[in-house]
Amino acid sequence: MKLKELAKILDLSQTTVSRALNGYPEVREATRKRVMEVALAHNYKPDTRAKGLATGRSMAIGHVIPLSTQHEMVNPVFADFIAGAGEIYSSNGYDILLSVVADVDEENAYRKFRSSRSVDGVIVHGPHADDPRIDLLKSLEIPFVVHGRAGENEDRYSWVDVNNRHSFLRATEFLLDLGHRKIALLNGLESMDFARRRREGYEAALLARDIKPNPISMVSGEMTEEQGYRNAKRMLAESTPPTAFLVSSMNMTIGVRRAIGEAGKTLGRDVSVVIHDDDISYLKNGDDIPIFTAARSPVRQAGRLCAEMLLEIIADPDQSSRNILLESELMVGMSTGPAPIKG
Amino acid sequence: MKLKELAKILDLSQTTVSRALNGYPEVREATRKRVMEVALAHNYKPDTRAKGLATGRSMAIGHVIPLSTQHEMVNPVFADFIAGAGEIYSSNGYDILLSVVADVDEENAYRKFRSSRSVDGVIVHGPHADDPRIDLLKSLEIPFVVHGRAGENEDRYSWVDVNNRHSFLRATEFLLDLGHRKIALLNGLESMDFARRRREGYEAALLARDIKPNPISMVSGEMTEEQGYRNAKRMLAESTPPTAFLVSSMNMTIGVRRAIGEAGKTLGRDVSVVIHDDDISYLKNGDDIPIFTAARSPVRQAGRLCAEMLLEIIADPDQSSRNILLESELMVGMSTGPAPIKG
DNA sequence: GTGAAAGCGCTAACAA
DNA sequence: TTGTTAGCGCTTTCAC
Repeated sequence: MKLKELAKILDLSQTTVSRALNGYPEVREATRKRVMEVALAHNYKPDTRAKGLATGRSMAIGHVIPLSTQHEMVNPVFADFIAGAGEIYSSNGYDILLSVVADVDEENAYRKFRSSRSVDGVIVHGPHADDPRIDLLKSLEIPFVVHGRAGENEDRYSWVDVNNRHSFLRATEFLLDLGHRKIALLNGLESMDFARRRREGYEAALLARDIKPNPISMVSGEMTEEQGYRNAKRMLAESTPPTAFLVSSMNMTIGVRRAIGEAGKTLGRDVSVVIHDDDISYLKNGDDIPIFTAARSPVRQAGRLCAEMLLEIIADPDQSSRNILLESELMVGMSTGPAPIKG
Repeated sequence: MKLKELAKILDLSQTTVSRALNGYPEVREATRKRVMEVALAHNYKPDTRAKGLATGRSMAIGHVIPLSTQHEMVNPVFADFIAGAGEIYSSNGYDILLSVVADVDEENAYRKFRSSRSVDGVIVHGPHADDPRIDLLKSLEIPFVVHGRAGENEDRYSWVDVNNRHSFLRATEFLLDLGHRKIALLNGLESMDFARRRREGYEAALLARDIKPNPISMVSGEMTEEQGYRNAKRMLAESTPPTAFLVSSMNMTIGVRRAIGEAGKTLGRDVSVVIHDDDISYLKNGDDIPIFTAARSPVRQAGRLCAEMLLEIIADPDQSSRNILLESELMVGMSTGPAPIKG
């Protein structure tokens, strides 16, 4: 069913039908009602391409997924972010255009978005310090919002971020309050903005209690199960092993728990693990069972907020940059039963 | 830069430039070379919408992500699948059009794909037995490939699936060979095709050794950490608790490991866990450390194969349905050290 | 309040 | 081998 046919059925011009469907005011209400009904009855949907060509808008938001040639790992928060953003997009008639590219080609993907006019805006994922994509997108004049921040120049662009520094500060304080003195940090790659902020929060909490951060207890790397396992195993084999782990991702935590399990017998006592990851959150319920509550996921919420912000920017590109800093929950998981060590 | 401008610069007609760029044979090589160079120099990329409108193809593949109103969980294999499929798409000039919808609206999403002509084909994720989407897509005449299978009518459509039955049969045999006699199965929802096949494999392996599957040791439900934790905890509290767990997803495994850890002291011995999930694979290296090798992920490979198959179907819609059955690796992870129980 | 016609940027008959 | 011309399905001036 195309507009022309619909117009013929209604014995109206294409123009009037189009106007009726798109909510233009100059259409008589009776006409509009009739048009709407017939359109619905025939399940008429305008051709996206034709509409885009005529309006200059594509009603799609671009997301670039860079596949690292190094480690072949997909950003684990991506699925949840998309779920949140997708809610907002779809209720506003937008689709998501995904471009999967080798990380070295990422800039090219944005250029292509621009020259092929296939998206109305983009979301930038996983920013590094001084991420070059920001200047690129500005020069291409593509509306964009960053999920996270890219270093200290925070006023130059719009972003939505979690307060990683504060979260890790609180998580570290939590463990300190339980009596832990040797707390290991298993962090993501420090080239990523969020990882640096997390470390700063961790260090600040230790320093506030006159504990000097120990490089041996701090690791920055790929957030995989393997890294979690290897590093936790190594740390637990030290002469004075950590009594608690602060871990930056769920994947790593799986490995950490394995290492703790294996070391459990020789260790002769329990070890605390605090996961601090954006993509899940725990809540204690009455049964003292941690519950996986994806609904409360900060990442999904970040996705929603990014999407809302981007659509507003697209509607009014001249507004100044905006930003949102989210506080995330503290997520606590014990490895082998409640294992706080007092004093 | 648009075709018209490019043609003017080159002092050629739009047609010739278009033909040169699209590899039509009737263009003189010298001309083509000249066109290519100038196009590159001006970073010319055709407008996707205009091209689509003229050719009738959108150069995009649709993926629908249903967000369950019930449990708000994103299909965990989705990210990896997209990574694999995306490789194929992008090297063939295709993009991914993502539509995030409430699960009850999923059929509508396909109808919209059709009537708005925004995709050239779709991939169906997470099929149920007798999934209604298959008949819908057939009636809409949208080319599609199913990731997984939808019950027994396997010749009616094209699919790529992992041999879930055989995988779980092997995994169960593996545990039986180690001497385990009480093996718990923590499975996904049985409305999902893959979960049913997995259970069948598990049961077949037990029955082959004259062990009657015990309903108390079998659970089918959401594949979340919470479910893994709850069910493992319950089972471990039984009078004769399982000595091994066969778990259907990574998320659940995290919960299972927690439960085993907590029960460890009272249990007084180790428990084996075998994860069998498509989205990860373990390989033992020299150090006897399981390695997370996303590169070898069956899901990513399935994504590639689905994409290849779909592009071939789009190119030649009249071919009969094809299918691929993948064998997946056996993935073994021990919970608290190597814990096989002999005899 | 409605319609005719031009045009968005491209491709593909048909001509030359 | 190249060019002319007519669409693809929609929106949007401009005229009525």
